[in-house]
Amino acid sequence: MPELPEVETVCRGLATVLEDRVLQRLDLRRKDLRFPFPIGLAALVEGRRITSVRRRAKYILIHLDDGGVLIGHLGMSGRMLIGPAEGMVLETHDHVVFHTDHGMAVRFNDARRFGFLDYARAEDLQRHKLLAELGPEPLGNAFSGPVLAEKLAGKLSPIKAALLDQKIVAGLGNIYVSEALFFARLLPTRLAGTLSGAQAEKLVTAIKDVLTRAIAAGGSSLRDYVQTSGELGYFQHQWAVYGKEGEPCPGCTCKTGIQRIVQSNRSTFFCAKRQR
DNA sequence: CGGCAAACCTGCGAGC
DNA sequence: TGCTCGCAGGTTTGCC
Repeated sequence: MPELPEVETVCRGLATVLEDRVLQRLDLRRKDLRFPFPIGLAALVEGRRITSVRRRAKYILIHLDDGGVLIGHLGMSGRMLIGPAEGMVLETHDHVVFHTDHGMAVRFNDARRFGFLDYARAEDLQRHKLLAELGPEPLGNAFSGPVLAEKLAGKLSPIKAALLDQKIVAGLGNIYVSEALFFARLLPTRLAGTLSGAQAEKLVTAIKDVLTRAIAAGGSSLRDYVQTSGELGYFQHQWAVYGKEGEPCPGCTCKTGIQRIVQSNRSTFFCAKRQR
């Protein structure tokens, strides 16, 4: 999926067409994605004005003027595509279409259907099952070295797995965890509870830095991901280690170069010399 | 409770 | 050309 930088990019794109517009029609072209759509969802939101589009972790929050909130998630392969409703051509896997009162349409396309669309009342959002347990936003002030160190204390899982745990920090995914660990010079296999305070501090800095740079680049475009505009993000050209098995390490002159291992069934990329 | 594999679903590239 | 296999950005579930 789209990890935090990609979702942030999508939210910014959605905000430009949806904010302050009336959601005239919500076209649900099937009954479910990962989960069934809430019963009567379209009738619940049609005619409401959209007040804001926000991101929390990898969730898209579309706030309505009656206190309702549409909660979207892109899963692994979800995309939001914006264009004029007139002459719009629906493509395979366009499962939901948002129509605004100024003739624009947003197509929620998701080949693998790991994404979803849910609904909550704004006052219940913090208690929503999907949002209640989330850890701090990595780019927020609440995410610091001491905070991360405290969350990792005593953990016996590899730091790679801990950073993918959205309860520890919210929004990192498989790509940016490999990248952040490389810049923090920490082996992905290091047990989370063994980091020193200084290492936790350095890791927080690396996480904030890589996410900030990725957002500035409009995210990373892989096969399934494009910005709402249909343009490609270009951060994938700035990856240091992700997807670079066998290539030279960008940080040292070791012979081995970048290695790939599998942790929790997912690929991890790192340099065994530079990361300890 | 903690940690890990498997499951959800489709598409694509590599290799034969 | 066409098949099979492995792999893909996430998250939940269930097993040990």
